[in-house]
Amino acid sequence: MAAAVSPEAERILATVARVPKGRVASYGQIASIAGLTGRARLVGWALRNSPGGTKLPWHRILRADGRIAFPEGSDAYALQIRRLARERVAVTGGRVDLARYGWHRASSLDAMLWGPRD
DNA sequence: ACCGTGACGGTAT
DNA sequence: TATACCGCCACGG
Repeated sequence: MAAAVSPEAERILATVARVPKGRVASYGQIASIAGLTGRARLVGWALRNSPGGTKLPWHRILRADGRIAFPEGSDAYALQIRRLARERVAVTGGRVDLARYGWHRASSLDAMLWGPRD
Protein backbone atom coordinates (compact mmCIF):
# COMPACT_ATOMS: atom_id res chain seq x y z
CA MET A 1 0.00 0.00 0.00
CA ALA A 2 0.87 3.50 0.22
CA ALA A 3 3.12 4.92 -2.28
CA ALA A 4 4.30 7.03 0.62
CA VAL A 5 6.84 8.90 -1.47
CA SER A 6 7.88 11.11 1.46
CA PRO A 7 6.34 13.25 4.20
CA GLU A 8 7.41 16.42 2.43
CA ALA A 9 5.88 15.37 -0.85
CA GLU A 10 2.69 14.51 0.97
CA ARG A 11 2.46 18.02 2.38
CA ILE A 12 3.28 19.54 -0.96
CA LEU A 13 0.63 17.59 -2.80
CA ALA A 14 -1.91 18.38 -0.10
CA THR A 15 -1.12 22.05 -0.53
CA VAL A 16 -1.42 21.90 -4.30
CA ALA A 17 -4.82 20.30 -3.85
CA ARG A 18 -5.93 23.39 -1.95
CA VAL A 19 -5.34 25.86 -4.77
CA PRO A 20 -8.81 27.05 -5.79
CA LYS A 21 -10.12 26.58 -9.27
CA GLY A 22 -9.51 29.65 -11.36
CA ARG A 23 -6.46 30.62 -9.30
CA VAL A 24 -2.78 29.83 -9.66
CA ALA A 25 0.25 29.57 -7.38
CA SER A 26 4.00 29.41 -7.87
CA TYR A 27 6.21 26.45 -6.99
CA GLY A 28 7.96 28.52 -4.36
CA GLN A 29 4.68 29.65 -2.87
CA ILE A 30 3.50 26.08 -2.54
CA ALA A 31 6.78 25.09 -0.94
CA SER A 32 6.54 27.88 1.62
CA ILE A 33 2.96 27.12 2.55
CA ALA A 34 3.94 23.49 2.94
CA GLY A 35 6.66 24.54 5.33
CA LEU A 36 9.49 24.02 2.87
CA THR A 37 10.68 27.52 2.07
CA GLY A 38 13.36 27.64 -0.55
CA ARG A 39 12.65 24.20 -1.90
CA ALA A 40 10.57 25.00 -4.95
CA ARG A 41 12.32 22.28 -6.94
CA LEU A 42 10.96 19.72 -4.57
CA VAL A 43 7.46 20.80 -5.56
CA GLY A 44 8.19 20.00 -9.19
CA TRP A 45 9.68 16.70 -8.15
CA ALA A 46 6.67 15.83 -6.00
CA LEU A 47 4.23 16.58 -8.78
CA ARG A 48 6.24 14.64 -11.33
CA ASN A 49 6.40 11.65 -9.02
CA SER A 50 2.93 11.84 -7.56
CA PRO A 51 1.03 8.61 -8.03
CA GLY A 52 -1.96 9.35 -10.20
CA GLY A 53 -1.08 13.02 -10.13
CA THR A 54 -3.83 13.42 -12.66
CA LYS A 55 -6.19 13.99 -9.77
CA LEU A 56 -4.29 17.05 -8.63
CA PRO A 57 -4.69 20.57 -10.06
CA TRP A 58 -1.06 20.60 -11.22
CA HIS A 59 -1.92 23.00 -14.01
CA ARG A 60 -2.46 25.75 -11.43
CA ILE A 61 1.21 25.72 -10.54
CA LEU A 62 3.49 28.13 -12.38
CA ARG A 63 6.91 29.68 -12.10
CA ALA A 64 7.36 32.70 -9.83
CA ASP A 65 7.05 35.03 -12.80
CA GLY A 66 3.80 33.45 -13.94
CA ARG A 67 5.29 31.53 -16.83
CA ILE A 68 4.51 27.90 -17.68
CA ALA A 69 7.37 25.79 -16.36
CA PHE A 70 7.34 23.25 -19.19
CA PRO A 71 9.36 23.75 -22.36
CA GLU A 72 7.44 25.82 -24.85
CA GLY A 73 5.99 23.58 -27.49
CA SER A 74 5.88 20.46 -25.34
CA ASP A 75 2.66 18.50 -24.89
CA ALA A 76 2.52 19.32 -21.20
CA TYR A 77 2.90 22.99 -22.04
CA ALA A 78 -0.10 22.93 -24.34
CA LEU A 79 -2.14 20.81 -21.96
CA GLN A 80 -1.55 23.15 -19.06
CA ILE A 81 -2.68 26.16 -21.06
CA ARG A 82 -5.74 24.23 -22.13
CA ARG A 83 -6.64 23.25 -18.59
CA LEU A 84 -6.15 26.81 -17.36
CA ALA A 85 -8.26 28.24 -20.15
CA ARG A 86 -10.97 25.87 -19.07
CA GLU A 87 -10.99 27.65 -15.70
CA ARG A 88 -11.09 31.06 -17.32
CA VAL A 89 -7.45 31.77 -16.51
CA ALA A 90 -5.90 33.80 -19.32
CA VAL A 91 -2.52 32.65 -20.59
CA THR A 92 -0.82 35.04 -22.98
CA GLY A 93 2.65 34.43 -24.28
CA GLY A 94 2.91 31.35 -22.06
CA ARG A 95 2.38 33.56 -19.06
CA VAL A 96 -0.34 34.22 -16.48
CA ASP A 97 -0.84 37.52 -14.69
CA LEU A 98 -0.23 36.56 -11.07
CA ALA A 99 -1.51 39.89 -9.77
CA ARG A 100 -4.82 38.93 -11.23
CA TYR A 101 -5.05 35.15 -10.90
CA GLY A 102 -2.54 34.48 -8.14
CA TRP A 103 -3.77 32.60 -5.09
CA HIS A 104 -3.17 34.48 -1.88
CA ARG A 105 -4.82 32.03 0.48
CA ALA A 106 -7.79 34.35 0.67
CA SER A 107 -10.53 34.11 3.21
CA SER A 108 -14.09 34.35 1.96
CA LEU A 109 -13.90 38.06 2.69
CA ASP A 110 -10.90 38.53 0.47
CA ALA A 111 -12.65 36.56 -2.19
CA MET A 112 -15.45 39.09 -2.09
CA LEU A 113 -13.11 42.05 -2.23
CA TRP A 114 -10.84 40.71 -4.91
CA GLY A 115 -13.28 38.56 -6.79
CA PRO A 116 -12.28 35.54 -8.86
CA ARG A 117 -11.47 37.97 -11.65
CA ASP A 118 -12.46 41.33 -12.97
C1' DA B 1 31.26 9.36 -4.34
C1' DC B 2 31.22 12.73 -8.37
C1' DC B 3 28.64 15.21 -11.73
C1' DG B 4 25.03 16.83 -14.85
C1' DT B 5 20.09 17.82 -15.00
C1' DG B 6 15.80 20.01 -13.77
C1' DA B 7 7.80 21.07 -13.64
C1' DC B 8 12.53 26.74 -9.26
C1' DG B 9 13.75 31.41 -7.20
C1' DG B 10 16.11 35.67 -5.84
C1' DT B 11 19.53 39.10 -6.96
C1' DA B 12 22.63 41.55 -9.83
C1' DT B 13 23.77 43.53 -14.33
C1' DT C 1 12.28 43.70 -19.61
C1' DA C 2 15.87 40.13 -20.54
C1' DT C 3 20.18 37.52 -19.32
C1' DA C 4 23.50 35.67 -16.21
C1' DC C 5 24.69 33.62 -11.85
C1' DC C 6 24.25 31.22 -7.90
C1' DG C 7 21.74 28.65 -4.19
C1' DC C 8 18.85 24.89 -3.73
C1' DC C 9 18.21 19.47 -3.50
C1' DA C 10 16.70 14.74 -5.28
C1' DC C 11 17.84 11.61 -9.06
C1' DG C 12 20.14 9.06 -12.43
C1' DG C 13 24.25 7.71 -14.83
